[in-house]
Amino acid sequence: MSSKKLGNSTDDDVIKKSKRFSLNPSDKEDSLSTTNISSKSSQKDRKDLKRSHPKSIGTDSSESSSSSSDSSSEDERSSSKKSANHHHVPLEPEQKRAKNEKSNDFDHNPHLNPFTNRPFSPAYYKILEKRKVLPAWEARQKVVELVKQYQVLVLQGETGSGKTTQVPQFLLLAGIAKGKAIACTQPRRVAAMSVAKRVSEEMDVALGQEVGYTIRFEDRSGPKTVLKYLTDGMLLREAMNDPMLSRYGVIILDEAHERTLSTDILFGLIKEVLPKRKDLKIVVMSATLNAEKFQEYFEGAPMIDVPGRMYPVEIFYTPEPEKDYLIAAIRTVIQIHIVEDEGDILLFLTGEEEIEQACREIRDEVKKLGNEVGDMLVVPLYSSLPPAQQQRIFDQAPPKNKRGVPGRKVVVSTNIAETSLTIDGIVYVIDPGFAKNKIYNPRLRVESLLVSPISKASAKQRAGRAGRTRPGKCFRLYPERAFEKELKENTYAEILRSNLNSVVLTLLKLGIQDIVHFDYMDPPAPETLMRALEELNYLGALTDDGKLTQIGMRMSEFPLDPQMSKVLLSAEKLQCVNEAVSIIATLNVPMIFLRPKDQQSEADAAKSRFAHEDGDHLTYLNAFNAYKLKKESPDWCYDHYLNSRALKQANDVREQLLQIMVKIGMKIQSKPMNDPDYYQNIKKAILSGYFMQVAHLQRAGHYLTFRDDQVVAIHPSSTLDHKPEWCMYNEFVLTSKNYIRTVTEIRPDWLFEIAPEYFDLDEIKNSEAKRKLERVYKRMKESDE
DNA sequence: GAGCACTGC
Repeated sequence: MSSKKLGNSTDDDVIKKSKRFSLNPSDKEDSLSTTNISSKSSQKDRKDLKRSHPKSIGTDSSESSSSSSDSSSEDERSSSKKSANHHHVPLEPEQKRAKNEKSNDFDHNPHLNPFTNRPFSPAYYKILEKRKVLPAWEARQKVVELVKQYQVLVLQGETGSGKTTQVPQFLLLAGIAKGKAIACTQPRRVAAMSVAKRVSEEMDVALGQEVGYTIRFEDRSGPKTVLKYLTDGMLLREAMNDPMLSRYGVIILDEAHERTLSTDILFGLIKEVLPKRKDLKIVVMSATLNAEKFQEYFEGAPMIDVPGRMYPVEIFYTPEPEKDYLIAAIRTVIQIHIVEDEGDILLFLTGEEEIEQACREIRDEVKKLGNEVGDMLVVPLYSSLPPAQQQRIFDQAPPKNKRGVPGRKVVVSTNIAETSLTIDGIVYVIDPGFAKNKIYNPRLRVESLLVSPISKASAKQRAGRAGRTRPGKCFRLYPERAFEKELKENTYAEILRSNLNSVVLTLLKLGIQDIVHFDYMDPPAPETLMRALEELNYLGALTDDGKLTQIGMRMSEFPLDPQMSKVLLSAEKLQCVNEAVSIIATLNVPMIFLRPKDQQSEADAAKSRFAHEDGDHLTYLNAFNAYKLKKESPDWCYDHYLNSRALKQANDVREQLLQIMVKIGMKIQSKPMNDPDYYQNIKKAILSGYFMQVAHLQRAGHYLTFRDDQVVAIHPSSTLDHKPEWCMYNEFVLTSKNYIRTVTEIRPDWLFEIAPEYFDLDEIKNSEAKRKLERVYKRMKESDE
């Protein structure tokens, strides 16, 4: 039985070896051989190793068998958790479970599909056999019992447990939702789509009928839908119109350990809803990493543990820290290629540039080795890569070369391969221990990306990528003591690393009054919340005592940053709705202008044909309008160095925004292009959202951001051909320098017209910009008289 | 005169 090979391993169970390997090529013999591996023998590890005993999964699927379950490992599992939380409920031994199987067996009529009242198709039975060998299947009775008994259940189970597809079905067939629907949230669109499709097949129903999904721009669900997969952001949107989540009887928050902004808000919202909706059941599903935290948060929630199904992964560390992880990583790729058996390699790096450089160097190194070694296919992977090139990660490794040495594929990837994309056939993972992470500086109100060490959870996730199809190896390019002592347990939740303007607006719209004392699973810094309240107040979304205004209510309808929503609202009065919505749409998609490295000057020339002298926002508008005029032609885009995928996406966003505007009763109106105020009004509309992002040109020749006094330069990608004295910007980017990106000229007198409270001269400390504004203000008053 | 981890509404 093939499944005998499988170990029930958790992320903790990846076989930990403290065998050191050196990155010095001269002693490769010693370095990568797997002999003399000393396994750690700490208390915890022994426990883990015991738990990871391969257990025959195949026999477990037959209902009566209990012989295969290793009672000592069951004991171990329950005792290891008992100390952490007495609410933990271990899986009962098989025999006990079999007795009460009948009492609430939902599978009582095995030949008739309860949803369609038609006999099941042959395909159904075929899939059913596969479902029965999933680790989650074993837990179905227990899951149903616990959900009946408790309002919240925490379920931990890793990759391969089948929890995402099976648990919702168990609850559905057990009738727990009591006529209401079951929602299962996913952090990613593709997951919601593909899981829904799979489950509809498993249930022998048509996708979009009883089982469906809802993601942005695509709703495949209907009145008959009783099980719906949706993105967490989508459920949050639904909650804004229905804060009691009244259409659902069960809500399953899947991949909760990822702690996205949306799931974190949903946690808090659900915790408030639970006492008011005694009939509502919640299942929080997480990888093992921090499930206990959810248990603590939902006081009294029991936890159930579903084993995953992964092959063991051996972990190797370097004896000493590496000075240059890029060089070390490339050397490790080459060593694996020379020394190790067949099997593809996944190398984690931090960003596009680094990845492209590594790919080049790996190819060069392999070329130098000649046909002593097998051929190598080196493939980069990062999100901004066009889909066709992303597909190359699924190409087969090259065949044996002339000397009969097998080829190998190396994927050099960002974090995208950690969770979002799964590549089968990976046997070796190289983990330098770094990733780019978003951080937020509330004082400067700037989000930026910083290369920083990953967390233990992340390192374990990366290692797991080597054990999907057979036993694998993970090479960590740092010492074991660094893993133990220096890496944080988990990556900080996104809510702790983000600008919270949108979050605060959402919470208020959900009816949560006290933003500061809201029950966050991880409370954000008070300064970040204060900043958000302050900015929303300046935007007119909040009253001085923090209540949502009419403007704020309307702003919350848009799936946009509050500043952008404000632009759209102002555009109505300024009669430039069509233009504003096009600009906002293009700012919400990946860069619409392409700039391939080998054709930079051609690309720049193409871009300059769309340039507007007043600034980048209007350049975007020109490009978008031209795209529409050319009937959205991808060929035309290609010829003009435009990203047709991004423009198509912008068009979709634009349509969605227009729909919302119509829904909230806005008039979709624009002045004709020849109106003297045409461009001025567009710029004023943008400024009404972005007056807090204004920079002033100093006499010394550089720009200072207004109020924050940061020295900034206009980003070289700007199409502005002069340095306007006053400008607004869409983005502050911290890279080699402080740059402001997407910049448009403004007139200083507009500041008083559009945001008099923010530009109250009595409140502003003395500066060159203030003195300028004082003069402008004086002149305005004089001309008024 | 240059660089963008990754999701999501």
